[in-house]
Amino acid sequence: MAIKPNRLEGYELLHKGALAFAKAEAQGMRIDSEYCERKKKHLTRKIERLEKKLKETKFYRHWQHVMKNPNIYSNWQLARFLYEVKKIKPVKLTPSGKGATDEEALSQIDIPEVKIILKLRKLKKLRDTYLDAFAREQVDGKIHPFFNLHTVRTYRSSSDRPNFQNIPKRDEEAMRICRGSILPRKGFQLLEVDYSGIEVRIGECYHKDPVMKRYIENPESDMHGDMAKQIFKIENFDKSIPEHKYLRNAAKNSFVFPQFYGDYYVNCAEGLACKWGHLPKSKWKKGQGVPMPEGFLSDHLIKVGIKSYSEFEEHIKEVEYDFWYRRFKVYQKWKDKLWKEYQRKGYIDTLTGFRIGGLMRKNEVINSPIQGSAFHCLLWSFIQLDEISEKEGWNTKLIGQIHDSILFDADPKELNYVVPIIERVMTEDIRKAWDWIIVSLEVEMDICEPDRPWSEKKEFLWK
DNA sequence: GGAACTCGCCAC
DNA sequence: AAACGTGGCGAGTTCC
Repeated sequence: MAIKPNRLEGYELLHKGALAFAKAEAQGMRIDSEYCERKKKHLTRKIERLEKKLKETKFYRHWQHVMKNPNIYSNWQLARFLYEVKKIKPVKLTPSGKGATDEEALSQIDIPEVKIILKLRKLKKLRDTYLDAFAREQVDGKIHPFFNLHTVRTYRSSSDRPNFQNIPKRDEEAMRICRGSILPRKGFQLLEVDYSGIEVRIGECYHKDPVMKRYIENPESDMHGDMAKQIFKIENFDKSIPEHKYLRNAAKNSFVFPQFYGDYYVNCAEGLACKWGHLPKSKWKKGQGVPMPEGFLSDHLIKVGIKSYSEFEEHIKEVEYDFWYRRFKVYQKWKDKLWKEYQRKGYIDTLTGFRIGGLMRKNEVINSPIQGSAFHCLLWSFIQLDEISEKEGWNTKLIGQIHDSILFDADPKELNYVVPIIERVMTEDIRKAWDWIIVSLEVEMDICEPDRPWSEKKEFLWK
């Protein structure tokens, strides 16, 4: 049967969504203002110490000598100084063709002062982008981040003033500093509920690839493990071995996800070998790269017949071909079909009732419906839970959302009651409302102790 | 003196 | 043939 999205439904989803988000915005989230100020002062002291240290160096005196208004935070000056004055060869260029000064480029320059600049950037980012914004935006000890539904081409959401959707998480130190300032109401606790792998699952509703369906539904299967096995040619792959687990992560982050976003083997090979494998872009010698259960990555790859970077890149080219034309060939056919359809009609329709038009590249065409509809699952659940909480008079409130997760300011006394409802709405009710969802849905929960900040969230095993 | 731009970097 | 999707925001620079 042909897909017949109901665009009135899409229209209503945004209307109801805007109202539910407005209520969360009004509710707001508590900020530990004293903590913010303390951390800001602490960061400022650290920044001043490092600036002083930098300014006492020969490196800086040279910089001062050649620049009119020397400013260590000017990337324009930094690029001129490193790449023109000191004649260092830039390892990478910006989109406009100038020598890049991002972390990846600078970390390859072996000058201690450059390391100080990188450290300073990180500290300033935390202070000026996050803590300052929280302090600036807070009203009576609460911030009220906005959640927008009208700004994103794919009909996802965005957030601003302050942006609640990009608060540090992966860097442990940055996470603790920034998320440490976000609190529940007094006596309450923060509860975060995430859809697991929602984009992959909603992707399945579009392309209906049977191999992908098995990966989604069979808990024994492991796509990232299978790809690690193939990419690094590991016969007896076992993700309980730490070195194998590391390479599985490499496969996931430098091959599988980028491939789904439309990247290609040249970039993937570089990420896998250099960034994750710590191998050089040349012929490999014994004892190079990250450790393996026996020896090092280069030892292993040489043994299985990949003796240099160029041979590895060629291998990844074959893995990519296999990935799309054998493993996920139905997915590949869908991509081609959608691209042709867009070229013919000038727009695409999504399963949640939206028409996306305008000039798009192939990767945008393929990503838009999946990204948008995956978010709409979250939006639908957000609306339902807001309605139920209102009708039943919950003290537990919805206070924010990050594309595939909802943040609750939860009443400890209500947890036993609301948690099963949250799970039911997000995984069962939604499938009754939208029968085009042909895969199972799952949620994961994290929770903080009462009165504890967001930085302390722990896995919540409620069942 | 503000708008618009580039660059870098945080999230999903 | 070409080659990573979606945002917000701060700082510096350039344009008008």
